[in-house]
Amino acid sequence: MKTNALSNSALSIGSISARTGLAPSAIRYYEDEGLIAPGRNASGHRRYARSDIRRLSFVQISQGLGFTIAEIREALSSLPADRAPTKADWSRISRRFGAELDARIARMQLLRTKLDSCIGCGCLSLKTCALYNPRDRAKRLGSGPRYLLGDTPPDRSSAQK
Amino acid sequence: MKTNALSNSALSIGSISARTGLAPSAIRYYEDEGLIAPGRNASGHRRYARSDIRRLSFVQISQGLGFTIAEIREALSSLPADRAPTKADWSRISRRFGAELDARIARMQLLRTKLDSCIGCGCLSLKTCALYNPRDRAKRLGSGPRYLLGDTPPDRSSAQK
DNA sequence: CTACTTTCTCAAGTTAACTTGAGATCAATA
DNA sequence: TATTGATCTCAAGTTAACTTGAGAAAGTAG
Repeated sequence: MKTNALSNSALSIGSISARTGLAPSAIRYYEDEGLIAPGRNASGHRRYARSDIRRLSFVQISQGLGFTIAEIREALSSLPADRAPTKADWSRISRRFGAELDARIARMQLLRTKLDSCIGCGCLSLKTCALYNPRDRAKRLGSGPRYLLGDTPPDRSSAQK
Repeated sequence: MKTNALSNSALSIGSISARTGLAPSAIRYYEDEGLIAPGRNASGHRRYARSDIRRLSFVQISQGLGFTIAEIREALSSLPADRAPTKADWSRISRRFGAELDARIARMQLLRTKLDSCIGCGCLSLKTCALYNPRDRAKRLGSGPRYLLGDTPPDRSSAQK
């Protein structure tokens, strides 16, 4: 039987994986990406604090909401590195992320209304349509085209020469 | 000077690229993916109909809203392949996409409220937290982990035994 | 007709966020 | 102590949505 002989607040990658539902490989990846910084035991195995569960949970949830690793790292950077984050630390981050979320929701709702009035009408073929406005475009999530309307194309008209 | 000698409703990939803002490579890619099916002239160059501008615009907008190529292909599949889509055809698609959008917005708003009550409190470390519910997770956009909470992991619990 | 400019095809590169596999070491149980 | 099972590192593979580049054929301005 599993006794989990690790000291009370030093979790192995296996147990923190089980508690968060994240694969060990993902957790190691997050470490490479600077989202989490576990300690090591004498022989080099990773040892996580209990507060790291919440940290990883936050990563998970944020990802589900569509934030990128870079954005999450940004948010997490405001957490103290030396001590376990307090409830106040988390609340602060929560508020900032909440604002971002609100903005995204608002943007989607705007697009939603435009959709009704725009698709189906002739404006879909016009660049003046609001749906084309780069400012209004939903932020790109994940991978995709490197340049779109509004981004700078690799100048294929002038420099190409 | 450019005279654009193509017949009135047969656009080259260059001109449709200019009108939609999409790179020619992207347009060819969409063709590979079955989002659009231009004709060819005698020597094999692609020839687009004017209605294809709207089709590509729809692709662009949908992408901005976070839909994947597969989802867009699905939506476009209800358009007639033989004739130019009518306004009614587009409206029907718009309504269906609108409903999807509404669902996404609702999901985000649900998460938004949960965020306030959940992050910062102790439940972030519990799997019972609503934010962990796979049903509630925002749909994955773009690339990412192949398995998460709720998806089927490569059975590492039983085989592990 | 000459000299660009477009377009064509096809293979390979790119980014994000991970996963998979290999070979080696560490740990826990019978 | 002999094994399984867990971890470690590092390189390479994966998916989505495109881009880039090469080499060749087609189109067009002058």
